[in-house]
Amino acid sequence: MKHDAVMLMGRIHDLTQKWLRGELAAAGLSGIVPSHGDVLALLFMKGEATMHELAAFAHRTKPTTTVLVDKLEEVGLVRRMQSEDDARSVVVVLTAEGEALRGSFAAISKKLASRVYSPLSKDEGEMLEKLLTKVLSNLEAAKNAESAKSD
Amino acid sequence: MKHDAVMLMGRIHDLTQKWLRGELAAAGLSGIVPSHGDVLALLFMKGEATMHELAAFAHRTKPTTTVLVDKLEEVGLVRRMQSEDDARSVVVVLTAEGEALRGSFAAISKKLASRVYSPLSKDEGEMLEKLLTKVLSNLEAAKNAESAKSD
DNA sequence: TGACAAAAGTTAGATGTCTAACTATAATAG
DNA sequence: CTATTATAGTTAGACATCTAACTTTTGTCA
Repeated sequence: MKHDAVMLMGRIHDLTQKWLRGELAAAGLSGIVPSHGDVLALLFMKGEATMHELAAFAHRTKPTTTVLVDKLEEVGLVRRMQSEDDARSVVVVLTAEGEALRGSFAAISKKLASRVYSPLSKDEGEMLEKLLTKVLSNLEAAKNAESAKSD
Repeated sequence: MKHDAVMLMGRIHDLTQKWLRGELAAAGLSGIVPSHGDVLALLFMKGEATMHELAAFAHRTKPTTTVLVDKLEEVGLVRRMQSEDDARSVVVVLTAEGEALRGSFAAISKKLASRVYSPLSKDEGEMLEKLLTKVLSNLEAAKNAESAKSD
C-alpha cells in the first residue's frame, strides 16, 4: 500500500479540469470553465434555480457563484430574474442560446466519462465509484463532526 | 454505473486540500499551503533540489514554484543558493528551521492517509490505488498522444 | 568558432476561488 | 407590532495558480 490515493486523485482532477477547459474552448465557449458547466448542468436539469441552489450544486461559495453567473449572463447563456415569492432571491434561467448548448455539454460530459472509465472494466468502474463514495462519505462525516465540536 | 467518479474525486480533492490547510495553520504554519508542503517533501527526501526539480515534483509550473520558494524563503524554511555546476540553476536547501519541521510534516501526512483510508479495508485500499493508477496512466497517455499529434 | 536553439529562472498580467463585510428582505420572538 | 436574528445576494480584497514574455546561460552544429 503506497498511501498515494490522494496524490493520484489530485493529478486526475488536474488533468480532467485542464482537458475540460480545452473541450469548452474547442466548442467555441472561451472563457467558460468547468464551474460554469456545473451551473449550466443544474439549469439543464431544473430549468431555473436560485443563486443559493446553484452554489450548493456546484459546490462553490455564494460570491464565486455570483461571478460565475455574471459571466454566463455576459455571454448571453443565462438571465437573472427577480423571484416572485421572495424579494431577496434571484432566479437564474437559461436563454435560448443557453438552451441550445444542451447537446454540446452532454457530449463533452459523455466524452469525459469515456476518457476516465475507458481503461476499466465494468466491474472495475463500479468498484471505483463504490470506493470513492465510501471515502467521500467518511470525509464529510469527519468534517461535520469537527465543525459540530466547535459549539 | 453513475459515471460520477470525476465528481467524487473533485470533492475528495477539495476536502483534503481544505483539511490540509487547517492542519498547517494549526501547526503554526500560517500562509503555508499544500503546495509548499510538496516542495518541502522533496527537500526532506533529497536534501536539496533545483527549481526545475521542485516544479516537476510538485506538478506546478516554474512561475508558481518561484512564488512558492519565495514564500518559504521569506518565512525562513529554505534558502536559495547558486548552483556550482550551472550558472542558470538555483539550488534550494532546507534551513535548520525547515529541517526541524520534518516530524510535523510526516505526522500530518500520516494523519491525512489515515483519514482517507480509514473507511476502507486493506484490500479495498489497494484496489483503490490500483484503479486510480490505471485511470491516471490512461489519461496521461491520452494527453501525450494528443500533444504529439500537433507536430 | 560563431550563430542559433534550448533550458533555468523570474517578472508581469490574468483568472478562479476564497473569506469578510455589507445591503436588503424575511422570519421569529417578546 | 417591533426588535432581533437569519437568509439571499453582492462587493471588496486576498491569494494560488496559470500563460506569455523576458534574461541569462548552456548546448549544438555547420
